[in-house]
Amino acid sequence: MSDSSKPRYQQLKDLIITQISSGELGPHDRVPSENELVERMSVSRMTANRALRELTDEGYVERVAGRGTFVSDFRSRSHMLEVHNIADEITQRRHRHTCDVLRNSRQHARGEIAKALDVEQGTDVFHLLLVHFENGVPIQVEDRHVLAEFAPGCAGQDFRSITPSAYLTSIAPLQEAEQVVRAQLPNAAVRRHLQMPEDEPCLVVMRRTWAHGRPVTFARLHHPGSRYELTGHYTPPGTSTSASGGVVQLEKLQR
Amino acid sequence: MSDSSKPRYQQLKDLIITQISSGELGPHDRVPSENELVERMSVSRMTANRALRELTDEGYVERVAGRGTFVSDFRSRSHMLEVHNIADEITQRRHRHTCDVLRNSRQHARGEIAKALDVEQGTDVFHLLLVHFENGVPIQVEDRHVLAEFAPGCAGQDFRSITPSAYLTSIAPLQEAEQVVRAQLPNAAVRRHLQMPEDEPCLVVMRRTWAHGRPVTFARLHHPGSRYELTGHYTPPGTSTSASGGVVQLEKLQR
DNA sequence: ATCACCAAGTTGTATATACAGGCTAGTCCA
DNA sequence: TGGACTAGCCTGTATATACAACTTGGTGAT
Repeated sequence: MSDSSKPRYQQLKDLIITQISSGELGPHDRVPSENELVERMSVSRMTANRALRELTDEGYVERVAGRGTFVSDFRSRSHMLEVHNIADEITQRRHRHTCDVLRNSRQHARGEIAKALDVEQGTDVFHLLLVHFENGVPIQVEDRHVLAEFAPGCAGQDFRSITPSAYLTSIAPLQEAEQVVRAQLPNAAVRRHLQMPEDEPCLVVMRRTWAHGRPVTFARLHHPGSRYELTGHYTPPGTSTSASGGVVQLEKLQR
Repeated sequence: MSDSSKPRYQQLKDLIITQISSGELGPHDRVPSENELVERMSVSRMTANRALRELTDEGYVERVAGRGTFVSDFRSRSHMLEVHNIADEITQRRHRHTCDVLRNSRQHARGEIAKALDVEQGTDVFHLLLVHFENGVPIQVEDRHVLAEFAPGCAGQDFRSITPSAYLTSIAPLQEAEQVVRAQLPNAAVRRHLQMPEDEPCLVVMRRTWAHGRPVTFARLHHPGSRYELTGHYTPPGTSTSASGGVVQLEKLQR
């Protein structure tokens, strides 16, 4: 971790990031001050300052002149930013998440699915169908296909306690995802699962996720239009917080 | 602009950003070196270094040790990323953009609008109603309110040639935007403007935009669900390009 | 008890200095 | 002519130092 080929300020950053992500330092905990880092890590104050300042820009910590540096709780939000795990979003709202598993079967990919996963027709995949509830109200139908080769353990997995997305990220880190958002009327089955009135549209998110350099799962997520919305925040390139071009962050998903 | 209350490094940044956005410095142009800034601006090299380094982090410039600092051409892409100007998106697809202006009137803000713009009930606003066409097919109904104080020239503006969003960004740069995406059935008027069948839902984007530190415009954008979708791309925090947490970029809007 | 004040610690900024390493153009030598 | 080398500029990093502004907690006077 503390690669001596890296610059000193980066080593300091890595050290603190490690402590934060390991939970050793939790939100609102105090981070060593610049002067403490000077003494304990044998660096100059400017180097400690740069490390802490960049951690601030990147949202890891917040600094208050006169008081100190504290672990930001934005990181957890940032994890929640993960559009991937609806269970986390719900529990973070202090609501109750439950889930029905309607299907968990091994199949041969064909048509649209094979194309989305970029594999031959007939390749082994798992087909998952789940309904997610927030405080007992159905909020998402998750219709997901996963490459069997990538996640052979799917068959024996109880997806009521660990959502598919959590399970998949535990196998390999997410590399990249591509998603499409649409407004669509649901078919009868989805409408029944979401307990929606006849003429209510769905907000549909289709997401394709990469790991090991190739697409490994394709999910179609239906949400009831009257109970769900996507909210985002746009920051132009130049502004204070670090930026990677004009960007819309999907922050929370609720209603 | 060069507010002397701002820190010196920020003044340097502002100076260079101004030159870039005014076109005085174009992509691949050379930016003054640290030593040139030291001499011409009477700052220490570390201050010049910080200014240029932060501009690098923010994507304005690229630096090559031994050669110099050069304006990045990522800015142009970043402008395309702008989710704001549907005319640009359409022409970028080499399609034909046209536009009907159904309304351009001065009103008193009330209810939801006053609340969204964070002003007193009765404050003067312009109410714009436009329909945008792609190759003659209606693709967006733009229902927008603008603070009259911010854009007094709205009344005389011909929004067929310059879209409201282009006009507004010409008045003052966009600072921040907040948006919500929903799936909703349109009312009769919107359905007629978009020439949609009876039971087709809309993808609705509601966007509030800040300039000079306060919200100046609120737009409700209706798109026909069968002809429009949002696509995005997700890159996890750790990967190559600078990162500000998990982020979904809204790239293009089409279908 | 309350208020005013001050000292210590913290961040924020700015400067001067130093050395390492990358890149380029020009020079010098064969 | 061609190739090796070097001087000079550039960025990247690191240190020591300094002053300003903010926050907190304690001290002392009222």
